[in-house]
Amino acid sequence: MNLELLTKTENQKVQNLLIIGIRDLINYKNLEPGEKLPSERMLSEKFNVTRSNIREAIRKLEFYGLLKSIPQSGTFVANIGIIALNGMIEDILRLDEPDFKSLVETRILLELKTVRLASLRRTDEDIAQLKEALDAYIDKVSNGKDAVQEDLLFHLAIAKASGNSTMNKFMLSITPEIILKFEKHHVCDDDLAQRGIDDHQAIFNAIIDKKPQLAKQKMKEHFKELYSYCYNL
Amino acid sequence: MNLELLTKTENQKVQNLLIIGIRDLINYKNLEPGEKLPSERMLSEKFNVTRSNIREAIRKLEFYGLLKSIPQSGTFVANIGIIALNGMIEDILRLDEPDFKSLVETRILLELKTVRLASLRRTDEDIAQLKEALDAYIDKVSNGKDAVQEDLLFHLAIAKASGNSTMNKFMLSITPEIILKFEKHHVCDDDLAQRGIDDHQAIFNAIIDKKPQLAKQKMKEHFKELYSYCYNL
DNA sequence: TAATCGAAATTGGTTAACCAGTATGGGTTA
DNA sequence: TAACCCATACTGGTTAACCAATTTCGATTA
Repeated sequence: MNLELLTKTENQKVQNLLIIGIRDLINYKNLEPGEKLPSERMLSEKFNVTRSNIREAIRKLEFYGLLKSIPQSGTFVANIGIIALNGMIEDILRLDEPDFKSLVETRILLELKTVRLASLRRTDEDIAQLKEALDAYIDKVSNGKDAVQEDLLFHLAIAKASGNSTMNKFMLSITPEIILKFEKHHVCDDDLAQRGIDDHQAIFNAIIDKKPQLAKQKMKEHFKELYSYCYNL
Repeated sequence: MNLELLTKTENQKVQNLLIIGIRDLINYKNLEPGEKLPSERMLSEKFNVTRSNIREAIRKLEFYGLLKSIPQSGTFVANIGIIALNGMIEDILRLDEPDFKSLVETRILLELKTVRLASLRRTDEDIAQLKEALDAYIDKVSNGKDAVQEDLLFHLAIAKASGNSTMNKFMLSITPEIILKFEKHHVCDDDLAQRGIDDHQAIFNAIIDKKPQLAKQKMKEHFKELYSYCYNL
């Protein structure tokens, strides 16, 4: 297991070096945006690594929108300008692994917004799905069971109802880590969960009534314990 | 090019079907969280697809934290519970491609927060990097040149100074698409850019002075045109 | 009988050969 | 001379064989 972690960071080091190499190559060759990068085979030979390594590095830069691979044609520099490209690569290289505090902080920010948007935009179908999630949550809590999962799913249903696919995606990407941490530290005890029912119900009602300000307020109250937990970590 | 798009969506369809298949398998076999999935080879045989397809589907579920592959050992169901797993897979399958409006909406939300956090947490090194980005922006605008890239880099520098790696990552991931759309539609005309200098300078000063409320206010004003553009799209 | 050791099968990851589509350039023709 | 075409080499993507680490399970031994 230790070894696995070692090789993983080792891999990332190689990948970062390759990203630097690709960046320098673009600068050195004065590749304008839209121009073609050398082929994967040439790059792998130039940097003396396997083609898989090169493809992995390209994929990462593709994820951040800096490169674009087109089958049977080549890999192209995105049309965002050389300055933005250099700056963003610099940022990507220095990007830290997200700590839990930053995850919770971001989650709260997103949720205060999504609940507001959901109050404004929710469809009847959204309401139905919210109710389903809420009922499942209430059922679990009423039976004295752990309901971390149902809790999070209700919040995800709100994100979906917000009609903002980007925030929805972001919420999805941070939820699993939050669930893991919560279940590990037993953040949600019974008393908290009991109060959670009222909170969720209030939020749900505010969304039904299309009262964005109220919904946001209720969500804020709901997060009060989470706030304190987060900053005491 | 058309064909490329076709095959891409075709691939995504296959991938979605595989994700459904994996989900059903987990449910059918009553795999508890932490348990091992059948091997990639068995899955590829069962679903009658190539092993690459299976790995791609697993990778996607791994991205969202639902599975975890461990070399020479197997692929494991994340320890988040079967209910959360089912709910999240449902959401992932229905996830729309992000539209531009949702991107801008999210960007504004993130920036109003990062600028506030940056005012509270910025280090001296952050200040130096912000100044560098600001000077580059002012220089370009003063010479009457397009400065979309320098503009965005200043905003990314703020995200970095916020000390929140999750928001920083999110900002990075939505920036390229925003740059592309902006340069395509020539959103930033000369007059706007000229005013942008004052805005940026005011934001920068507020961050230096550690005045989070003022910084947020200035950012809000800076986004006013963007708001109108976004909602008129 | 129970603990231990090790060989063989199984695992995800890696690699090199292969594929189909694309771009290129020299030769041909109008 | 210029436009066109087809053969060839090159592209990213895919696949199947390979690898090293791990797990498993049964034979062996104390």
